Amino acid sequence: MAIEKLDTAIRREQIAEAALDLLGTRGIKELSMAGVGRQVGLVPAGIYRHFAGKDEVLDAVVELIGQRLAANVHLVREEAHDAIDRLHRVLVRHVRFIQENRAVPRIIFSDEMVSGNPKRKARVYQIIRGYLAQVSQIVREGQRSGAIRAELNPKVVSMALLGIVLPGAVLWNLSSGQFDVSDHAEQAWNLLRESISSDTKRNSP
Amino acid sequence: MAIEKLDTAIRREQIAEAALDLLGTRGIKELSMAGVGRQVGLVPAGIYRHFAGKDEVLDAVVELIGQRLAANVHLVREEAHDAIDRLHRVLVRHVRFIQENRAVPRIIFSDEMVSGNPKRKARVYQIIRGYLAQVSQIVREGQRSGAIRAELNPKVVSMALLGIVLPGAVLWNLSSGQFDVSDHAEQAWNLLRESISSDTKRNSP
DNA sequence: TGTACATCAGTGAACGCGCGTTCACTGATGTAC
DNA sequence: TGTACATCAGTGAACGCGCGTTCACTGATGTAC
Repeated sequence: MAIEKLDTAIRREQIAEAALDLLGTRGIKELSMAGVGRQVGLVPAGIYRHFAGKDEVLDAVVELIGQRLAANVHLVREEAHDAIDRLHRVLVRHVRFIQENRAVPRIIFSDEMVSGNPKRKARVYQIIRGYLAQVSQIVREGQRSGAIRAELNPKVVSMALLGIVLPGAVLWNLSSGQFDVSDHAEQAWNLLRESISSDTKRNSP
Repeated sequence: MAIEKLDTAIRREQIAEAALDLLGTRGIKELSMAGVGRQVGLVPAGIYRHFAGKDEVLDAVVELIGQRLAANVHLVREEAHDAIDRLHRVLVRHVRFIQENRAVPRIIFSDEMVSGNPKRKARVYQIIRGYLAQVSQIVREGQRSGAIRAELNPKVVSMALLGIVLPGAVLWNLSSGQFDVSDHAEQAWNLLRESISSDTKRNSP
């Protein structure tokens, strides 16, 4: 009972998004060809019209995440011009991104996603490094404008930003949403902002 | 060809450690009853003499990690008395622990480990919170002694420490050991130490 | 505008592999007499 | 000290389930004439 016949380009997108959703809501173990198929209204075998196999579907998911992460930083560059403000916005967006999409940290760590396929592992590493490079770029601009302390290593600052998001994501996941990530991110950000800002006032509100 | 017959108490330990090792070197997908059995010189069915099933083996692995994490903090308390020094040592030990035992972050994120079994998930959460509480305690002591700024939230500081380790572990894993975690941890620690120390000298070596 | 045909997304059944688990059996170890 | 017996760790074969994948077939869509 073929409900609808759709173009491969559309299906590929649908399937990648369905897989990403499933990964977030059900976990990687539930990410079966049958499950993905169900989400897009296809029988398991139907997916093979658009992807060579499960591995290719996982690759598509990784690319999807890469695109969205990159888009986040891009949007922030347009929203704000002050470096400190930009870093804060990247953080907020990243936190929201991870909340809306719990799959991200899972993929980064999961070895079904990664150690099974060295090429994909390298790709994930590349995506994260790209993200960090983008953030480092913002930091460097802030150093040039004088907003951020010049003696800091931009890479360390960008890692620190990731260091706010990741533990938050972990606790949020493990606590099944109990842990307040946004609040944690805000507090951690205040500490980080203080330590990277050029003005050294410490106890000001 | 029964090579050796060992007591259940011993076998349980052997099996948990073998599982932890396998998890670190091969990944969770390779963590089969057969694989674990091979490591300890048992046929798959042999494991069922000591554990009810795979789930119970995973539980044992989680407990093992919990013990080792707790031991780290405990050792540090004996090694050093200055709070800042203690925090640094906790960080160094944690980094080493994760390098020697790549399974830890995998378990924390992996949903085979976690989302499959709500009870275990809660246990992992409890272990991490316990760890953070221990670190927070060190921070609080440092605040009382005047080494650490009193106005900081100890919880935020302990999370910040975790925020150095986790991203480091991620990049280290993804880069297959290329990324220099220790160096990263040291640089990130310098930034954090500055921002939590009571003496506000910033550009001193 | 209508008809014939090629293309290709979608289907259902079946295959095969891996893996957790069960079960009847074996044989070593330690204890009671 | 020696013998009989209970206990229990370890074994090998087999089962069953889930899941990725294959394959021959179907029928809708779009194009050529």
